[in-house]
Amino acid sequence: MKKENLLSIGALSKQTGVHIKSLRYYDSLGILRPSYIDPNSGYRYYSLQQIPVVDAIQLCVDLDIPLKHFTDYYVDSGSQIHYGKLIEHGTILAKEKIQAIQERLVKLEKMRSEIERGELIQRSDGMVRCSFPGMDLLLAPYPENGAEMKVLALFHSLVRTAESIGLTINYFSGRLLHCQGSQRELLFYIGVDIPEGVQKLPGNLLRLPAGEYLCCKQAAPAIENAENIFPEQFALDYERYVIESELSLGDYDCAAPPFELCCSLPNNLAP
Amino acid sequence: MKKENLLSIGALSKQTGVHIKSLRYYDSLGILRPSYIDPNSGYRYYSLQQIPVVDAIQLCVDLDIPLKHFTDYYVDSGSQIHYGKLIEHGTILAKEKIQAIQERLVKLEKMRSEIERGELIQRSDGMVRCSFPGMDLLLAPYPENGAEMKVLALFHSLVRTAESIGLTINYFSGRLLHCQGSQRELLFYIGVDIPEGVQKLPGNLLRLPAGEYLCCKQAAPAIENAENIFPEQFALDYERYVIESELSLGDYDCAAPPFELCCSLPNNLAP
DNA sequence: GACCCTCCCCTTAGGGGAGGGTC
DNA sequence: GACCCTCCCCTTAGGGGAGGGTC
Repeated sequence: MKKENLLSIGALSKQTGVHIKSLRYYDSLGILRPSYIDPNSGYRYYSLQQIPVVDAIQLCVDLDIPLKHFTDYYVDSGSQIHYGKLIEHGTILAKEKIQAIQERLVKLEKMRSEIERGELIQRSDGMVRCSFPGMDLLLAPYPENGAEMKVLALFHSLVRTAESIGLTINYFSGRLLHCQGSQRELLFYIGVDIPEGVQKLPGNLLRLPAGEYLCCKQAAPAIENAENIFPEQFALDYERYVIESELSLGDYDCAAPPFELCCSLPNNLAP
Repeated sequence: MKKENLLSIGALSKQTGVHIKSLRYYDSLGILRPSYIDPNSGYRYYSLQQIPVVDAIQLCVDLDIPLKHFTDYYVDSGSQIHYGKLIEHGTILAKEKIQAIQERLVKLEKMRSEIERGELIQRSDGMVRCSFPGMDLLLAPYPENGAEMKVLALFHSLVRTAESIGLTINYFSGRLLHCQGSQRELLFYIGVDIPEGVQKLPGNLLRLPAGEYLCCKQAAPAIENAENIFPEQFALDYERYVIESELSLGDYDCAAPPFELCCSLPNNLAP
């Protein structure tokens, strides 16, 4: 067997810039079998026509197309490489990835701005007026004896409800006090996002109106004390929501996270 | 040891939506040690304060931040989670990824449009007029006896030259015929991209002028026959480049790839 | 002396089991 | 009976190295 016009594995590696280990790996996967293997030494020898195959494999790797699918793009025992398909699939994959990362950036930006707001409240050490966008909350009555384990169970059952309807949870949760006239109702909530196409919404979903809120930090849960914390608002007669949640800060203290109380303001007071 | 207010691994898994196997894995990494391990049964029990730690770990996973760096964001034996840092790093990482994928998309689009042009030439089965952007080529004299192995060595030495100067190779290569008056020069070239900031360019770099070219398919290398293929152009007296390269098609035939010959047209003929 | 060979171990973030105790 | 435990093997695309032949 002549070895003219054949490349040793090292020569192919130099020519293509692909590591010898990678070429052996492609052999083991069966996607780049050497043209000739010396039966005595076991040395691999490659034909010159295999150079473009190495390039195509590298393109797959660059495009994050799994190599086990390489033969889907590659037929006729290695003589035809379907670049058209490869480029098409690679383009779709790349666009999907950009889409996913952009959604991740949106989420990160939301978290960042929530922390910014939280730290403003932390610094001001008093009341801060914030405008909130409309938020969708899934509600459950808050149990009389709000033991931590009970609250966890409540949280989990609301999450299951949300998932069963197709709502996305957004890790916003806490307690809500709904005041109308002399009526007071204490509820537990989790925040949800409603994807397009979700049809039937459950009865325990509340669309919290967008608007102005008065917010302050609390070292511990204090919604039971809302009337004393927001005396001016409780002196007025309007439908009022007080929301209790954890205060978002750059550093989160698992042992004793601070809380935030936000009281909705009457609509006609909004600027 | 009381197990009040402690969660079994299954309970924590349900609460957070994180697989039991993952929680055990976090234990093995040392980033989420159970609050209590029953010395008899080996059962893991977690405190309620560990729930936000699980959430933070999941955020890392979502952001592709390696978990072995998790303790960089996480101090005071698990009581403080530095969300600010996490979000900042995650945002930088995400932006870098989008950047890289967008460059990938640009490259794919270039390949796609080259194939489109190639298939146009393939279909037309004759001369096609194309306008080319300026291209940078690294040149070497084409050897008298252009044996395949010699050409490979030439290719490789040009690639090394390009790399040593910091030029990016773009996998465009072939032969070039430079005609001026009665002078003919046959050269081998590889295409390069010149990144910003590269200062000293080598003497064998040619900036091929942008302009109009007449292109046709050839079943095999035929640049030696250029005068008969482009008789009208060779009848005129102007500085002329004939470029030979492989014809880009959606399906690449490693065994016998078709070639393309492109002859530059005089500038005053450009529309 | 540079080149190539075949093991073998290692990398991420877990998932799927087997086989056996525990709540 | 559901829950939990510790192995063990498997996934991608290779990289690093040992120990030993080959050009």
